[in-house]
Amino acid sequence: MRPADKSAPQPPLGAPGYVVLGMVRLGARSGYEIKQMVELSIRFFWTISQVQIYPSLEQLEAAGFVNGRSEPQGKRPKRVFEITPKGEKALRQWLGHPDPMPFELRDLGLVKLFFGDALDHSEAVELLDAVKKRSEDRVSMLRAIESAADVAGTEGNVYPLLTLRMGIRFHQAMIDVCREFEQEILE
Amino acid sequence: MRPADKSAPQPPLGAPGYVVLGMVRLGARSGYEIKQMVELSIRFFWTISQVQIYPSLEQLEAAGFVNGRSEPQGKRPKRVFEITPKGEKALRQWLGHPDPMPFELRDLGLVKLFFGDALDHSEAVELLDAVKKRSEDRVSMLRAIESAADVAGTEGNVYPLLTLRMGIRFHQAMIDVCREFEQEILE
DNA sequence: TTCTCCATGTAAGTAGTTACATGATTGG
DNA sequence: CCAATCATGTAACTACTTACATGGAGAA
Repeated sequence: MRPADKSAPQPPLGAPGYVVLGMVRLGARSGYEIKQMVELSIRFFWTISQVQIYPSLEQLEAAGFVNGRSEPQGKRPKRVFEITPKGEKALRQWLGHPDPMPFELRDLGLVKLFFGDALDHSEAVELLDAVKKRSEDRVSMLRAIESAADVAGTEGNVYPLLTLRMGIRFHQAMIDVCREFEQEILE
Repeated sequence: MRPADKSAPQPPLGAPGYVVLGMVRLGARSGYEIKQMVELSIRFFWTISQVQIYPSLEQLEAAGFVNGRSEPQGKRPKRVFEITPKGEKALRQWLGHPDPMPFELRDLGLVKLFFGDALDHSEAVELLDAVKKRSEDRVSMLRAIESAADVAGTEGNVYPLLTLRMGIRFHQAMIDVCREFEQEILE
């Protein structure tokens, strides 16, 4: 019979945990702020629901990767966190580890396009336009964020800019392919 | 007390159901063939596990969207399906409906890149390379499929080619951005 | 005869979501 | 005082996955 000591089998931190850790490192202090920062920065390629954040924070604290303290605003409860050196190290290790980085795209728009031959010409073009427009909207939205300069409100961080650019180019590519195809089928 | 008549509250067909329906339309006859066709065609932006396919087929049959019959190979059981006119219509309707087409990307590679500033220079570049390489692999894989010509083994369908091209351009864009960024940080 | 492919199915589990609940603070 | 925002939490559910089970057919 094993004693339930304090270094008990901590479930290994999953991806959501590291995402939360990374956001704390970038200056998001509370669960609420983390959620906001995710929405403003990585939501293009990663989402996290409010519900997952708080347990992750607890787990991170138990592992010693973040320090938390209560900082109630009047009677409203609030816990604020900061990353520890141990946490920094764990984050770097995770980032450095070449474990599989699955690229998962799940897009009904492309699925519908794939089946586009089932439609007659005009309807198919409408569908194509819808997909194109969606990307156009995304591009302008991302460009707006880009203009808003300091992406995550953090100084000295250049990589967020990289991923932002990817989002833009990404959807720009989709727009381009749509346009080209539209040209082609106009014969 | 409602009688359980044959037009009983059929659960509305979800996305997986329509994907299966579309694949049947393109000539995939059995559950097994559907799975294969998905892997060869849309797996870049949609996945479906074997487990979901068979129930979907039953649902489609109950709705009258496909006709199924048993066609055992020797003693090995096998059900083959073909789409009905009603099914064709339902598919077209779904394709035409401008219901939301969520574009969901879930990519740990980009997440890690986003946090890249936590790493020191050389490690960050390694990460960047890893992401780049991943896309390069994808591109060459997709180009191979492209060469293999008739994408889904179907004649007269041009849209599968469109989505294939998207995949290529898509990852090409990622490669480009990686390269550009690598240049930039070499100062 | 052994391996790979064809073909379907069941059972259990995980990851994630939505919906709901609560209430305090801030700004107009 | 009313709305929007800040802040956390709980409970129930859905979608999807992995692992396992079975076995015939065809090829080497």
